[in-house]
Amino acid sequence: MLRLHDTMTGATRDFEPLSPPSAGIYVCGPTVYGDSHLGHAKSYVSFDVLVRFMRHEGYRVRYVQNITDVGHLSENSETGDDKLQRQARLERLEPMEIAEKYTRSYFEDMDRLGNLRPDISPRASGHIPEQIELVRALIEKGHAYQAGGNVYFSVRSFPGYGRLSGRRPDDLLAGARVEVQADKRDPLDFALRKEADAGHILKWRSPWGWGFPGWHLECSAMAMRYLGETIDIHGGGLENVFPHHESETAQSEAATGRQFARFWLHNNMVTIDGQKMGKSLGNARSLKEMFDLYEPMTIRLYILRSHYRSPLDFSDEGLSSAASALGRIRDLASRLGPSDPVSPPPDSALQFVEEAVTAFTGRLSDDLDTPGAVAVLFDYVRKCNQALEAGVEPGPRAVMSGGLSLMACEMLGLSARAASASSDTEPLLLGLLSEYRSMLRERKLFAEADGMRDALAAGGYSVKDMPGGRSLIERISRAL
RNA sequence: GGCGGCGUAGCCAAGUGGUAAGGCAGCGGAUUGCAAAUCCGCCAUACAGCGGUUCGACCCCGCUCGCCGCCUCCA
Repeated sequence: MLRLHDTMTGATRDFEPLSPPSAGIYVCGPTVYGDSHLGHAKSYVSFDVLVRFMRHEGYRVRYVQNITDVGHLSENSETGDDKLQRQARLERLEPMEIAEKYTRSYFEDMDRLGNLRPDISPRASGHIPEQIELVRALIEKGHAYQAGGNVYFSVRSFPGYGRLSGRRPDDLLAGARVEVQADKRDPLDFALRKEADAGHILKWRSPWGWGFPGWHLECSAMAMRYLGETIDIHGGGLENVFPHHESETAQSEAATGRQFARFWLHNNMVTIDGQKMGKSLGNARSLKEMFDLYEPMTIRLYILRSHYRSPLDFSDEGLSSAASALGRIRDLASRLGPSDPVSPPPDSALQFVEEAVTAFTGRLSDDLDTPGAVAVLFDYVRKCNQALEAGVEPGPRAVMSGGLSLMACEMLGLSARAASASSDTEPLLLGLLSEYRSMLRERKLFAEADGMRDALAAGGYSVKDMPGGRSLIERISRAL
């Protein structure tokens, strides 16, 4: 039984979808006005493993992750700086070109990290009618009001406001740093849609004039459009609990009268060398930068070695450690060779394969304890190596390989293979070099063989002499 | 000021009311022409500190200290 920590109740509870075996997941996607960074990686890798695991457990998952391509104003901004529009000015492109460019960049990075594509990646700009409809419904029910061209959600009209983030509306005023918009009836009210001024490019026609939707609205509209009024799991970053998710759930439930999300999952933040990573702090590391230093799978494993609800600090030491650990998995994969599905005969010496898988899924069931699961995986790696040392037949070896593939590849999403060849002819050339080295060693021309190994190492290739006289030459991708 | 989280070996990081998974690094050994990989052994009387509950707590409660997040756009 999968158990998940729900922010709304603060408890870790058994997960039960509204209508099993279907399960709907909505995860807040990126605002596409820049390259993705480490924070995106942590968040989306975590939810990717959740989706993979749920599918393995037999759920029919529909994974929806929005693309925010509507440049929301910050709520009370006087400057009218729309993130997309500002970036468009900088790059001398149309705002929609910016959105397209960084949407592609985002998917490219996520693909490299091994994340499965969401089943639906709805664009906010493509769901303006749904958002307008939601605003209209909220006005009708008395939860929203028009003020000129703006429409605000009336926080006091919804008694549940504050439950998700554990805040009381009365407390919010005390420490609030926000300036109060003059046309709000209550300082706590938030915008459902805003009137666009003349300079605003991204705007749409609505019953209240030309404007654009409020920040929280798109998620409500798209989540309900594709997953129904009650969704099973809503995920996102911890920093979005308030005000984004608080407002999102309030406006959704106010509109439908139903529970919006059965489980709220929030992943913790990324720090770099102990410091908060933030765009405003200037220490945000883009994934494209990181991929030059560490291969994507190293970053993926590093992320999975910590829990999604714990903060994750990126450091060179940690990433190097993950690179070594990944190598251990890969070395085993190449020792084991092709795989068969996991089904060792009972009472066989391969009992440990199923035991490992059981322990592994047990860890993931416990609120996605990926560090625990990774620990099980490495226990398994050692056991496989022990078996290999003792000598195993191809059949059992394929079963062990199947176990590795199930845990490491299918569920954790780590691709077992090293970096792909840099050219079509590389494998051929490496094969020839390997034969050549074997021949040199056979003739005891060690100086020549070692010189060859040194030269290859300098060029970024590892040479391992396998039992039986063969040599394995592989390209190493690692830190510069 | 309000709300929340965290503090486990050199580094990273799980975990259970009954005496500490795993990874990396390190050390010793096996194997190897030498390596690499792999295997074996070693590596926290200790889980921030101080009290309390308990037969017994790292895990429950209280306090203290330290770090961090949110309350403003951010995964």
